[in-house]
Amino acid sequence: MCLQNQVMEATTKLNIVEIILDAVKDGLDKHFGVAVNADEITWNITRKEFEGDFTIVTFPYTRSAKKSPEQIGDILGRHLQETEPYVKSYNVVKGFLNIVVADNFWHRFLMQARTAENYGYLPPNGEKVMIEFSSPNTNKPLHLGHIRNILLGWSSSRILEAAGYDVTRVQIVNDRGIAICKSMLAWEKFGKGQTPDSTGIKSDHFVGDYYVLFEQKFQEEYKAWQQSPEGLAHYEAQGKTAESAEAFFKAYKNDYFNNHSALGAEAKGLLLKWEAGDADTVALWKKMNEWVYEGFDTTYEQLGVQFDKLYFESETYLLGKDIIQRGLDQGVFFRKEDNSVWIDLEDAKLDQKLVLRSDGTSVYMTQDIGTARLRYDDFKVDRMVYVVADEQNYHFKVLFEILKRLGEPYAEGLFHLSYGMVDLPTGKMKSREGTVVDADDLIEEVVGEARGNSAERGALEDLSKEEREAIIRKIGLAALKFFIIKVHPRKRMVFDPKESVDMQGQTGPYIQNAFVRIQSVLRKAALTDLSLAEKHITLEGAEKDLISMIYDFPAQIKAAAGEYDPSVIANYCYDLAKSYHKFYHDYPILKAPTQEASAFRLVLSGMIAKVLQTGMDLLGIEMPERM
RNA sequence: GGUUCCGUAGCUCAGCUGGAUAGAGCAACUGACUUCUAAUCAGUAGGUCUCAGGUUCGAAUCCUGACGGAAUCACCA
Repeated sequence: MCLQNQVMEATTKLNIVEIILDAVKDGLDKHFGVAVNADEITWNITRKEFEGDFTIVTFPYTRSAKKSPEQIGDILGRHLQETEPYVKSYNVVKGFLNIVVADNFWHRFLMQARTAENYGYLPPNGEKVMIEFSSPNTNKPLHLGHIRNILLGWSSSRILEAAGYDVTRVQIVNDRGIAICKSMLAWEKFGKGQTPDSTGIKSDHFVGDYYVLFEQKFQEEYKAWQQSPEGLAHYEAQGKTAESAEAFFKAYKNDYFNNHSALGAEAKGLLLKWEAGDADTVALWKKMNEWVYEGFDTTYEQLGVQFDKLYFESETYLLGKDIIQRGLDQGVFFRKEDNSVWIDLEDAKLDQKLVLRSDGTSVYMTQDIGTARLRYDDFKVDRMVYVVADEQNYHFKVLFEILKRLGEPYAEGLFHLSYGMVDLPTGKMKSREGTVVDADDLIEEVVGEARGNSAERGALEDLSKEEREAIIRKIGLAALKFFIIKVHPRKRMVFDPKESVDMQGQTGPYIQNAFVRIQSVLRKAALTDLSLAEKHITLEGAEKDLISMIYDFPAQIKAAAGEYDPSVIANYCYDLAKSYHKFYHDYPILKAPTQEASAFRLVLSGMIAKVLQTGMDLLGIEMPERM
């Protein structure tokens, strides 16, 4: 309660934008007889090259007010100055009304904001949201693509919390199916009883190695078959028309796996045995999945993410059939002659979509419908966010439309946080070509780079090895995470490993460095009487600009949450750090002209550090005290 | 082919509810550490915002079309 009050104090009571917009609204009405809502008024934070804090655009009112933009600006400006004590002055440039807010407003705002706990956080809004992310297959370790997913999911979840939502983090673990059966089969055939412990290999990589081994053996088998009379006969019969043999056999791979391959038959046999609940198969499946989870847990811990609940596909893959039946009864779905069940979404510019096969078994969509319902039953959430790559855009459009037509209570709160694939400078990642960047390797690489840089700088030499390593880890991970999160989710991004370990310029460590500089100054100023800050009334432009940026923080959180876009926060933190670095360079803090100014700058710096820490925390990035 | 998304400096990206002279970082060059952590700061150079129309007082931003790239359009998951 106390917390909430403080948040309200800081974010609502001193709302200068609201004050200004209300006054502009009054002015328009009083002087021009123009009626507008305060929230339709176009305003901006004044650009650096002009004097002022906020800018009102007057062009939209020229017609109804029958005055020139300059005249409108002038009259409105005077109105504001006369009626609002916090408006100190104004100037009009080409129809842009630049408003200068009085220093005492900024001063008062800062003094109030610094006492708020979790400044920037919005009050609880009573809504529950579930966010699904990561959701890997259990046959191989996590890679760079998962990292983007995990970072987006985690940071979005933190931002939603900051925006007042009650957040539940989940993932659906794809723990069943043919993929894990391949790993199982390869281990059974070629593993000689080895284990992660006996080999010293990280356990998810251990399982992944057998998946790769399966693919190798399968390819060998396939190659041999292609040369065999049977394979050649198939090419003659089906493929020879236009394609080269190479193209034919590439396209024919799945067919071969399903209809001719001995290894394929064995893997499929395992899947059938698993589905039948065969005790040995299930035991093996459990053992290998446990290995994978153990490895995943380590990676998640490295990345600093947690989940509230895991859903396992092995427990959900049969769900949804009852809902399909209900939908049939409601007339949402229809049954074809062959007994398959469909939905017609053509009036929503989507196609017809199968939701139950003719043999009555379910498809991916069926399972997703059932899982959504299960989650709602579990948590009664108002919203569900799915962090899934953009290759599944169509799938989610269809899923959401179906859920809407079924009248599911959460259907209006569904959101697909779609993100673009991660490319390498050399092109797409391809597992077949071995260009997939492994998550654990990548983390080690950035941390290693941070270690090298740190050793060169030598600023941490008086610390114990453990303390030093903890800091280095924070720096390396900040570089990696920020590099990925700063890009808008929707966009495909190019991941250059060389740039991802950069620690200068627009990077995570650059922001950490701003924080570290502040901590250092604060340590040296431990004895300063900060209450003197109250008396530092006249502000430097740079000081005011920094306060203005602090002021903007809650709006940034709101925007990031509203758009499910963590890059908003990343870019905000960078801008704030950049402004602070410049301030730090240009103005002495400990040796400011007066004690009051010094105290004020310490308070200001402390508040900047707090906002940077809060903002970066929303991205899952930790701040070191030193670096 | 249909649908959706992307196209901004050599490279990686901001800006997109329409607003002032389109911004950062990297790379290149120049300068600033006896002074609060130089993982910093300042400066130089770098642009037909893919192209063509349209709407508007005003378009990188909205609309239409073209071009280039990506994804998707399975009784696969």
